Amino acid sequence: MSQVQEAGRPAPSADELRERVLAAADRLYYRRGIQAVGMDELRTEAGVPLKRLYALFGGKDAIVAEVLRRRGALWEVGVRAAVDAAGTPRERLLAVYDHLAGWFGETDFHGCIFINSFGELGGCSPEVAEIVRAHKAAFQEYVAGLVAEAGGPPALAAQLAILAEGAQTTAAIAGTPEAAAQARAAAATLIDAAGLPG
Amino acid sequence: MSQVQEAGRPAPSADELRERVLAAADRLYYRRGIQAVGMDELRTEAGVPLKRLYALFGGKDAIVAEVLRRRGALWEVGVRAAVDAAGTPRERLLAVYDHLAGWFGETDFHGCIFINSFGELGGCSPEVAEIVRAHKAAFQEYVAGLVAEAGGPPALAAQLAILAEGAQTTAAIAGTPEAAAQARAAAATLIDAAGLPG
DNA sequence: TCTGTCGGGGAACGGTCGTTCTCCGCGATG
DNA sequence: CATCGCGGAGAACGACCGTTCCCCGACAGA
Repeated sequence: MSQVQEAGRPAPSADELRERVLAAADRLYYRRGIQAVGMDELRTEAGVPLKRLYALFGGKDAIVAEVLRRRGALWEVGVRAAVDAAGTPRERLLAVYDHLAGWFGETDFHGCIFINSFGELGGCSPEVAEIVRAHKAAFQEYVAGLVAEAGGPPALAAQLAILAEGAQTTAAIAGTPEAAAQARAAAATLIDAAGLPG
Repeated sequence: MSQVQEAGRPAPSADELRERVLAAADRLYYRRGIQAVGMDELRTEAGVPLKRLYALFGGKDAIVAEVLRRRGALWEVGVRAAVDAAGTPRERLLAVYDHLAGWFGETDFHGCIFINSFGELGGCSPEVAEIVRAHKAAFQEYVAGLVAEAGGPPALAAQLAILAEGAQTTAAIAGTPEAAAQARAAAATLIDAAGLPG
């Protein structure tokens, strides 16, 4: 039934191969864009036979969707961790921007892959457009939850989410991370103006 | 020297042809993305022979750059008109977001072509990346000028620019125009908190 | 009317895309 | 040992990309 497995290394399982492909796809798509990376390059980078690649995923569209799904999950985990490490409701709201600051400072930061993918494929791929829309809607709802928890008005949530989006766009295009701190300062002002307790 | 010109219509001048090509390119690139639109489709939409198209522009890259340049000029004109129609320095700052609201409400709004192009080609085309960077830097400087005129602190300018970027991203992805009003409200709060006169 | 020239339409070219197929070598099985 | 079948490597396929080239018909000048 099973096969080959040379010398010491055990044959990689299907899950391992999927993992390798998705890691390579994430890296390549994020750095250079989706359309700019062909299946052959992905195959080389992942070290997985082309045939296996199609057997595992079915096609490029499925790989793209899965890459976005995983990025979304990772983003959610990161933001929640940063927020949960903070104390007061006000600090929990501001923790979002501290998380952005850390992200923007990473050496291979290239903006939000959802915004980038929407710019690239939003007009042609309803599937990608819907994934991006859902991701951003989920973030807005999460912020709305934090604001409600802090006793702030619903309008504040939309404002804070817009600041986060603007910081991502600005940092990506400018290539510098200071937009996070600027957005944080603006958020603090908005929170204070809403009358939330410090 | 000159040529053809059937019946009543005079032969279109080079400027007219350039105009037709750039209008078609703007429409197609904006709606569907740059890489998704081939030269053949552009030729058909513009009604200009392929040969002439290459004689006029040299290649696709030059057309893309010119489309972005013209979009940038148009944006600048629109924003300045909205701002100059406003009265007090505070109203002039808020006029930026009113202008965004009008734009977002257009039936064929598909986000900011600079943000979209950066997402699509920023990682692969240094030329496009630089055009986008310059466009956004110019907007930030313009806002900084308005803030200075109003007597506000420089930090406010960056915050207001981030709000504008976030509104564009949010409206494009959500497909709804309300982000403009939300950003406007946030901007008003930030302006007031900075102690500017109403 | 004949000839030279120029531009329009579209085929052709080399390259690359996503996807499929073919071959080959190996381990498993009787 | 002979046979089978699966999986790896990469060639092949059709489509489409940006770009170039060719051919033909129409006008200008003699």
